[in-house]
Amino acid sequence: MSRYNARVVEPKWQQAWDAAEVFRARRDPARAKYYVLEMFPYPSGRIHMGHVRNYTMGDVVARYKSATDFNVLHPMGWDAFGMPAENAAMEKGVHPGDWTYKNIADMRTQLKPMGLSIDWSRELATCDPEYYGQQQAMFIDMMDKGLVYRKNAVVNWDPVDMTVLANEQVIDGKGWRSGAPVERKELTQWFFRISDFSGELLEAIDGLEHWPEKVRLMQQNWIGKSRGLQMRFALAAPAGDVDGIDVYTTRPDTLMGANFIGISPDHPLAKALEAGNPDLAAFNADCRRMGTSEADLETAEKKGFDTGLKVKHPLDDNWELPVWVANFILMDYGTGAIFGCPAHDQRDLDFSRKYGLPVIDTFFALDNPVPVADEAFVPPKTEPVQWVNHFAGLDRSTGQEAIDATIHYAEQHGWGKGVTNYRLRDWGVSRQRYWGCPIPVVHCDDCGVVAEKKANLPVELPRDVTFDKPGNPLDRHPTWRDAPCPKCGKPARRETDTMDTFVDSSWYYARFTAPRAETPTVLADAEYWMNVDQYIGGIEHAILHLLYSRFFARAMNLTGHLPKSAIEPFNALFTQGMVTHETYATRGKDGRPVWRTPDEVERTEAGATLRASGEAVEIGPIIKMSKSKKNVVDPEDIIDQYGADTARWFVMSDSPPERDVEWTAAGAEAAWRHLQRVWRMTEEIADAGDGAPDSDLERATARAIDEVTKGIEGFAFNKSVAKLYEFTNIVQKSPADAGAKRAAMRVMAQLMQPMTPHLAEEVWATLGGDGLVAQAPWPVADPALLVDDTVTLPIQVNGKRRSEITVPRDMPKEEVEKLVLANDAVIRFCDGKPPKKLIVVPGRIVNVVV
RNA sequence: GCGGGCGUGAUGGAAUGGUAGACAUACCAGACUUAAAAUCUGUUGGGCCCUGUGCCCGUGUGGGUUCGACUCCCACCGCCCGCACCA
Repeated sequence: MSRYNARVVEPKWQQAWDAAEVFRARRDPARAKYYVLEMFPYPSGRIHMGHVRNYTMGDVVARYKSATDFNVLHPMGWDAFGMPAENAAMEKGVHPGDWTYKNIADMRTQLKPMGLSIDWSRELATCDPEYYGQQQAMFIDMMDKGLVYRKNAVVNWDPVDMTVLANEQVIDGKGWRSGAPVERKELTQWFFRISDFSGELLEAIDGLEHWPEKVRLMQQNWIGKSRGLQMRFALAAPAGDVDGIDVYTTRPDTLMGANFIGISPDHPLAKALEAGNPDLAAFNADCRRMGTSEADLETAEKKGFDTGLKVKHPLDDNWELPVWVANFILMDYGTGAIFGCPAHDQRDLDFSRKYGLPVIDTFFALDNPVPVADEAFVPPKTEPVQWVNHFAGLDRSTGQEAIDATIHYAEQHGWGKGVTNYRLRDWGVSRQRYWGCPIPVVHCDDCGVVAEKKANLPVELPRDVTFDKPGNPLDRHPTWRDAPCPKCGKPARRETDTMDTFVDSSWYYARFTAPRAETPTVLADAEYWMNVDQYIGGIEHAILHLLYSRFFARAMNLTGHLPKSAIEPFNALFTQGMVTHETYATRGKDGRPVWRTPDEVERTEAGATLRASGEAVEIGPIIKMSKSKKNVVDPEDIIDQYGADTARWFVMSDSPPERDVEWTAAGAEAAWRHLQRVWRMTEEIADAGDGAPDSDLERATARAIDEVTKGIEGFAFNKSVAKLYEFTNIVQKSPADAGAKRAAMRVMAQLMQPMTPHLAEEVWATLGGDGLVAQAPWPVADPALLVDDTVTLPIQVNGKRRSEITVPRDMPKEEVEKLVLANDAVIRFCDGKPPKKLIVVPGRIVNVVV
């Protein structure tokens, strides 16, 4: 008997699939289509287990849908622009383009042996001029439709390297390379008007029925619709030409509890006051030394500076409130100014206590009318409260009622108006970097900002650039910037900003429907293939990438590149968990951990040691595989050792797809053993002819078909795998003859095909299956074989299981009750008392309440 | 800080209002073998009286709803993801 040799078998079937063009997607209006897409990878150079898991999930769906007679589109591409290529250029002197295309070639070589059912003829990379040229065409169309504009926005500026830093390049407020304190700097930048779509993007979430509830919630909260009051606090004495401060609040009902006005350090008034107030200028400068990320601002210590200005309370001319600059107020949200109400906002309370500002209660809990001390009283808006301080004579009402009443009152008296506000900001797409899609615009002294002519697209990146100096190489290129004005033809200068890489990934799903077209899309193809029926990717993309894609699909519809039916591009979304592994470390001389790869470590029951030296190894937490912690297992090694099917089987087994999976050597070994067992069972019956059916085996087969199918349909691949283990055990132990087992094992091959396609082909071919199992129709379970004649009902007494009875499936309730009351255990536990209640759930359980 | 999620044996998990621990791993015992590996068989949540078809406890912690809660609700603890220039 021969051992199953994946190294020989897997390439053989991959060639057979290629030869038959099994995975080539062709538009065929006569057939129903199914579009499966996994989030495309960044070409870092190596595939990792997260990729293996992600693409295997998509492959299971694609192969299953194909077997159920859908015309499947399952493409692959590369999210190929971005910072790592420029970092590599700086560190190793390699050109970002060369580095990227080499990585793509390497990763393709690693991916192909996985046997994924991908139509490789549609492969694309976002850094191909063929791709980004079409993106530039759409940018121009979006300009025409008024979806693009320029405005000032702040960036993280490294004053030593003279370059813009990404948030992740700012560490503790300092530039990652220079170590210099980062400054916030204003630049003129390009923006997409995504906030014009706030309301629509929010409302349309209701229609995304097959998206995870958590993602829908996160998007709703991100868009952040709020109803509030906008009003003006008049300055007691005008400061220059400023005579008031506009404030937006979602809790106008607490206006009588106001004790200060807070403005952002970036607020125009705060800036205007700097000139005559060096201390304030220093305070603002200090605030601006932080990075731009919201998490930084929100977690920083709350600080304020009293400007000395006063405003009048809109309801009482004699009541004056101080104006403070506070570091936690965001210029980007609302008007960049708030009124503080410490009694009902914890942050305002902390701030007020710190600076000795008064605390004024406006309402109490109905059952606890005490003044606020160290904890702000912030009940849900639906909870009724007792008012102690309200101008409109409110007595008892919920927060929401009070808000509505206040807005109404303010509008009637003319000192404020109700407005609907969104947290979502416009999408800044400018990047001052080389390795991205050039913004196709020319700056002309006479004509201003002019879009490039479409005939001149793509505006290609120049190849001859250097990375010896920080900053944008496009800015210092000797000739690239020179271009004639598309309008008047006079010498002018190209825009040197490139686009955010989120733009690249916001429409690749549409490009896959016609990847070689000379327009961004081809409507007939887009109409046939869109939408993506199943999108699969990481939860880390729950907000930005998915929201930007939803916006972009709408923009593409407005510019004629997608049909109206495709404005929500992803019908169903699945977010998969990460692949994790234990971490291993030894201690360096300075006591700091020296991370070790699993390869270096000998793992035993008791602990772990270094293979090379026997030195003790500390076992750390199980975390996402990452290069920095070295807890990585290279899929290529696993495929070399066990074959692709083992890797695929392992990542599908055990853990539910949405949860993290821990890679363990023992688990991989077990997967391999199972596949070997299936092959052994196949060989044992290979030479027998087909024989008489066996009814037990037929029932087991029907159940396996039913449950494996349900598992795949419900994205519970781990359950499908468990059922296949069970089915294998049943077939192996079955006393049926080889002929009957052949039929069962052919179904086994069909059911395993989505997960372990190579082994499935080999089993199928060995047992006389017709053609390729990859092209065989999905097996159907005979419903008659799925129902049992009898059921076993557990009997509970007072909710505790005490006994069970086996009865015919359709036995009437009354007869079941009689049997239960006559049951020995029931009599014993009732202890002579009559049952109070008898609950019979047909086919499930019986509960006797005493 | 704000928003979202997760928590079940030694381990990954199953059960989504109805028998908690399917299936797998690990461990232990047995068969086969000169031996080992592989393979096959069996046991395994904890505890108690091992007399039973026996009893008690058990799903992060504490409370609640229900005939019945891993599942629903409230509070807390721990971990993970996102926070707009990482992709």
